[in-house]
Amino acid sequence: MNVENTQVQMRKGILEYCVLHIISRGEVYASDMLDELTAAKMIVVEGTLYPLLTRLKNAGLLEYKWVESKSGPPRKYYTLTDKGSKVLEKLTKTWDELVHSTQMITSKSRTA
Amino acid sequence: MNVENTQVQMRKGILEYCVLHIISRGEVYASDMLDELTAAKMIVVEGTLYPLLTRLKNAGLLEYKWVESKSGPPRKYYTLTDKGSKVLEKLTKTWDELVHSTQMITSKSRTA
DNA sequence: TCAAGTACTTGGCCATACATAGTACTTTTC
DNA sequence: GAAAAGTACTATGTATGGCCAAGTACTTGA
Repeated sequence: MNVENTQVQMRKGILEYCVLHIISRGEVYASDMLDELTAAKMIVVEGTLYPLLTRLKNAGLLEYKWVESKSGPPRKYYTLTDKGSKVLEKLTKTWDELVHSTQMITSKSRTA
Repeated sequence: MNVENTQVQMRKGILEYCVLHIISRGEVYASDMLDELTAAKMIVVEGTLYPLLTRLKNAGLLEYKWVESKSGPPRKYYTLTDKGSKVLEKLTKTWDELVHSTQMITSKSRTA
């Protein structure tokens, strides 16, 4: 058990929330998302993002269409389904509550 | 795949951070922690908390001593070790960064 | 003595993040 | 036009932590 491990664990679920949010703002493909996530210092590697997108698609939260590219192979452009929007709403609420709860605990100072 | 699942995943690691913080504020035993976590709406069950405490103790982040109770079996009162304090510091930083990163992404509004 | 309450333990299940290797197509370079 | 480099996506296996559920052990009260 080490700190790096906990840091990895902390991302779980949150990444899914962030990805849904990014897609909710307009059509994007995987590299777009990687760029934005990296810019926000939420470092993610391909091997994490692609399986996540596949999961979300299989769960009916995402759709995609192939779009030809001028430089390289065609790309999958993702959009949110209605179901995806509803899930995003719930996750937003969950995340807000989680942040609030954590704040409640960590803002208390030593009593002893 | 369902929302509940993601909600569970979101807790990962964060719980550990919260528990370390609670212990950092003074000696407590498991039921104390459960009460505080519940009060903050960070619902946790015994089967999650006890193994977590054992993990943290085995990792050298916590110590405990048995204390007799007036109503029931003796209790394990936990305190943080030096190592535990250092880990808590790092996790605080990680959590703050994670919240910040998530905020960067989710505060953007639709561009399309 | 036996039921109820409190505190802690244990084993198994599941989902996600990550590492790593691989496929497929396009453009560039010689 | 064949090899090399680049881009986009796929597949497999590992590790970890939260949760469920059942169980142990001690104390108190009827």
